[in-house]
Order: sequence, then C-alpha cells, then structure tokens
Amino acid sequence: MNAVRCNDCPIRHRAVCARCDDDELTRLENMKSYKRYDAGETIMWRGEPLEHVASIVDGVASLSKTLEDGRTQMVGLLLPSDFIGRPGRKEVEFDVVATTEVTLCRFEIKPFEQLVMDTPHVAQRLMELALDELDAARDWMLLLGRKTAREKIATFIDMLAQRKIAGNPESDGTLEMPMTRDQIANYLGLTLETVSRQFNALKKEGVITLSGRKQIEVIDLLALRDATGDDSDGGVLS
Amino acid sequence: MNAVRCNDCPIRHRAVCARCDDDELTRLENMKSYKRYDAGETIMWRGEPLEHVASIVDGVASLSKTLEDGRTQMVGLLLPSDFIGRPGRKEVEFDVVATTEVTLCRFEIKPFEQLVMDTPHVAQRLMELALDELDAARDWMLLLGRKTAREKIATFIDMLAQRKIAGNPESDGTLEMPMTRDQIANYLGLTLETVSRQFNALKKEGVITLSGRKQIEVIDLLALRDATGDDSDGGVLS
DNA sequence: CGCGATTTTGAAAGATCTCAACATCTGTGG
DNA sequence: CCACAGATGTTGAGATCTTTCAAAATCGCG
Repeated sequence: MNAVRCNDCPIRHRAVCARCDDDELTRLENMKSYKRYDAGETIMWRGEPLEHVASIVDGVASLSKTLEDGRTQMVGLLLPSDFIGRPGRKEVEFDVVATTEVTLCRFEIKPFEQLVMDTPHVAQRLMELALDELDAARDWMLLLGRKTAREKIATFIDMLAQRKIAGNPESDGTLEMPMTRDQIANYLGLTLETVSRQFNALKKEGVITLSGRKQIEVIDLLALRDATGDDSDGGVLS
Repeated sequence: MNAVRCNDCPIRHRAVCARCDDDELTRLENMKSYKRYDAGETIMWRGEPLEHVASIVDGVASLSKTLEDGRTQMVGLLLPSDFIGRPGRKEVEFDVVATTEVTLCRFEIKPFEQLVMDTPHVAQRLMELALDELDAARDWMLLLGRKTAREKIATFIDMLAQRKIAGNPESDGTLEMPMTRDQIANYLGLTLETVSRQFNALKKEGVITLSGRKQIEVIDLLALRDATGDDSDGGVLS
C-alpha cells in the first residue's frame, strides 16, 4: 500500500531523502513501505532488534527511557520528517511510542544501510538530522537541569507556538497540544499535577487561555517568552 | 609545534581520523596544529564564529549552556578522542571550557570541510561520534529529569569507575575526579552544597571513601550501582 | 605557616511531589 | 440525542527533597 509516490510526499524536501536525485529516489521508492500506528501504540520497544528504520510522514512520536522503578523521561520528540533508527546500531535504545496517530515510511535496515554506503546524499542528510537532534537534546538538558516548573511549561508552549508560526505564517495564537498532561510531564521532567498547576497559573495571569483539553491560546507572547528564562533575544530580530 | 606524528598519536584509533588510510592521514597531518589550554580556560565562547574544529588529544573539556540569570548547565563532557565543532555550523552553540589542562589537535574549518566532502572515512567516523554523543546526551536527560540527587551522584561516580576500568583493567577502585564540586553540580543539575552532602552521605554509609579533594575510592561497587537507580543488568552478563 | 579557594555543615525557606478527592471531558451505547 | 462511564484533568494539604544563606572547616599552594 504505497499510496504516495516520493515526489508527492509531504516530507520530500526535509526527510532523509531530501537531497536525493531521481535515481536514488527510485531506489528508495522500491524499498519503502508505509505503516500506520494508533495514538498510544508502541512503535518499537527498547532492546528490540532493529529491523527497520523509518521517516515520520505524519503525526508525533516520542522516544523515552525508563528507570528501574518506572520513572520515565522522554528524550526526544519526533515530528514529520524526523528519522527513527540508526545505521550501525543493532538495537533500539529506547521505547518509541506514537503520541498521536502516526504514519511511517519504513525501510528495511539491510538495504537501507547499503544505500547509505553508496550515496553520500543520504549519509550527509542523516548526519544533519543527527546533529539537529543533538542540538535539541542539549537545549533540553538545560531545561531539565536548570529550569523551574514555570519556565519549563512556558518553554514548552513557546516551542509549540514557534512551530505553528513556522509551519503556517498566518497564526492567530491558537495551538493544539499534541499530548496529554501526563505525556507533557514526562517530557518536561515534572509530575502531571505540577504541569496542570503551572498551566492554570499562566491562565490566571492572563498569559494564555485554555479551552477543551488540548487547545491553548497565547494571549501575551512577550510575557510567555519572559517566563521561559531564556535569553530574550532568541533570534527574533527584524 | 606539531610534536606528534599522527601514527604515534594516542587517539589515532578512536578520533575522527580513526578510519583514515595513509593518504588521508597525510592530508590531515598537513592541516593540523596543536594547542594547549590551562584548566579553567575557555576554548570557545558561545556565539563565536567557528574557525576551527578539533579533536581532544588529552584532558577533559566541557560544553555548557547558560540561562539569562546565570544558571548554567553542562550539556556535554569531552574526553580524549572526542570532537569539537561541526562541519556545516557557522557558530559555536555553547561555551567550551577546559576542565583540566587540555591539548587539542585543531583543523581549520574550511579545508576540513573539504576533506569531509572528499573522504567517506572521515564523514562516517564523524557520524559515529555524533551518534555516540546523542546517546550520551539522552542518558543524561534521563538523569537530569528523573534522578534524585543521590542517584545523580552515584551515577557520576559509577561513570568514572567504568571509564577507569575500561582504560586500565587492573584497577583498585581509586578514582580521581576531574572536576570541582561546583563543576560537578553544573554537570548534574544540582547545587554544590547538595553535591557535597551526597558525597558525604555515601561516605558515611561506607560505599566510598574520600581523601584529599579529588580522590575517591569505591568500597562497595554493588551498593553504588544500586544507588544509581538504573536497571541492575547494565551489560554485566556472562 | 598563612592565605585564598574550596568544601563541609547547619538551619530555614521554598519548590515540587505525593496522596487523595473531586471535576470535567469525550465518546459509546441506549 | 442524552446519559453514563472511564479517562483525563484540577485542586488541596501535607510531606519531602533540594536550595538558599550563612558560617566554619579544610585543603593546598606559595
């Protein structure tokens, strides 16, 4: 069921195949298969042998690690065009879970690794994606290690806002959160109660409004930015 | 002052040049230069244009990020053979500071980038190093987000112990900490007082002994492992 | 030996978590 | 179309952990 041809793919220009020429694309086209997962479904378990690598075509997935006693921490959030799995790794290092409904474009690992050996375009793009993830992970480390609960929540909302703006310039400040309070807590290194309290504190102060379970509207973006604790000049110069 | 020839280099087999053949090595040999930094010296400042990339030949360096009000968090620890800087990036994303005395093997970024384009061996190794850093960053996220102060300290000591054992099999459990309490605190997302208290708590329990400022001896490795909060089977089978 | 830097220790404040009850949402079946 | 049930989210109060502020002790270098 390869409904979508690579040239029509929504992530054609950002995924691991971004730089591929027509020949390379044909080769990928022949080895790919789509697979859909429901929200909440586990895509890969930690320790499982790695049989496929994949690009996220649609939806949001998370990577998480768990301590002996069950405490868990998300260590990555995968959005469309992000890549799952590493050539050269035999096992999955963490649980990969579909946060929303997710569609993957999968490749069997053997032929994909061969492709990476053959085509610098793919290897290069894979490198860029890995470095982007590393940057994101490091920002996250600062958040996890040093930010207060309030700053964590503000940063999280700000991140959603920026992504929304980037994707679709005419934004009215309304956002949809792709996660439950519990998932947000696991993302931010908090408990779900604290997440709830901080959301409602920002609401009480008039920085945001909440409606339904997943709708947020940003009322005062400056106040929100201020609450993140980050340097104020986050690249927003004219 | 290129005292050391690549073939005699202590990190020859692990650094970015690990897979290079003789021709490639000659090319690197011609573009490299060594530079030494004192403990505490800043190697690169955040936001600085990236003019060199480098391998750590000797010593320990750290990457850190800082919040508006001065709170700082280390986001990486660089040991010999680790690589500083990314082809494709224009700026340094964080402060790089020499934790101990450090010797770098530096390459100017332009010719190095050209080399990466030309030689899959270097690109491939760079990719592996980046993925290793990503794994380390993710383990650190779990620590920062979910571990208690006690678990953080135990994990830190265990990490030192494992590195010591890996480097030098006949180990007697005596370790030298490469950092001050303050630096350890910045690494673990704690305050220096909490670091001190947790070290002394482990000492009081007979898990470790402390002598001088930087000497630790691990008395009860099992108890230490137990205190890390990690899965007990950390790859120590057979 | 003495001084500055680092580390330890104490006490109190503050933040987040835990446990528990209650409220609200969503979608399913009558 | 409504009512209901389970899942999700909110709120409260107290416990716990870590930080903060302050002072004293120790280390190691000159």
